[in-house]
Amino acid sequence: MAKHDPDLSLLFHALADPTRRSILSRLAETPARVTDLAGPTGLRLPTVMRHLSVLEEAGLITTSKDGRIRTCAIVPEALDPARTWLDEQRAIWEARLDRLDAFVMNVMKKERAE
Amino acid sequence: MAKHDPDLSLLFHALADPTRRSILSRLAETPARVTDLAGPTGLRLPTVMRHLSVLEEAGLITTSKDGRIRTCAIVPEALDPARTWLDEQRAIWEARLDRLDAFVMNVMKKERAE
DNA sequence: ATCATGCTTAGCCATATCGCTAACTATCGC
DNA sequence: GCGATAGTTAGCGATATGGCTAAGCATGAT
Repeated sequence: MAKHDPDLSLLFHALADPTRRSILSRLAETPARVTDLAGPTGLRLPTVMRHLSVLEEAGLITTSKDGRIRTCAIVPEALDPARTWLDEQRAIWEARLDRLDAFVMNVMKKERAE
Repeated sequence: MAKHDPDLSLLFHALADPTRRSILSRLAETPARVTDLAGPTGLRLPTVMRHLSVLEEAGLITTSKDGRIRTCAIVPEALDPARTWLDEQRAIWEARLDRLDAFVMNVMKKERAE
């Protein structure tokens, strides 16, 4: 059980910012240039660049430069570790709920018996 | 489509820290006191308290105080918004991949025809 | 009443984050 | 070549984060 998973920390941190999530949503439609991505956000280019490098370091996007244009695209499988972790947790948490149910039912049975 | 979803930001931010994730894992087993949670982390109580309040503000845990003891417990459904967002994104991203496949196949067809 | 326990508050320090401007580089179109 | 376009780098300021210590408060045990 991964105690210190830097990947997950990078991933969740990248997803924790609304600007970055909206950039991802935009890129989900189609790859785009840096300027295209900056437009809707209302932020300056250097600011957007920083967000993009956060996304890239988290593995969520790839970028490539052709001439003076940098094109950004999503990396679909990058979300998998996050999904996997959430699924695992849900499974564990629900298992605990089941045990809790069993416990409660047991208590009720006992009380009924008294 | 939620442009600015503070819930998601709080959620993902809370999950972005390894200490907080390990606290959640610990709580997945059973509710615990603050001191119990602090032990494994090797961190001081005030530090752990801060992590706990981040988790609580994100809705991931609830706490209640009985006498001088504060007991913390997970809120299982709190992960749902994150899961939902990830699922939505995956769906959209995969749809885009399908369109890309179609595009590539079309190009290949054209090239074969020349 | 006193002491130990469990938590809380206040405040400090170092670092990270998020926004910006200004200045620089590199390419494209003419 | 020259100007416009696209991106990059450097660095600033405000705020947030994550750790700590020290001191305070409330409760439980004796």
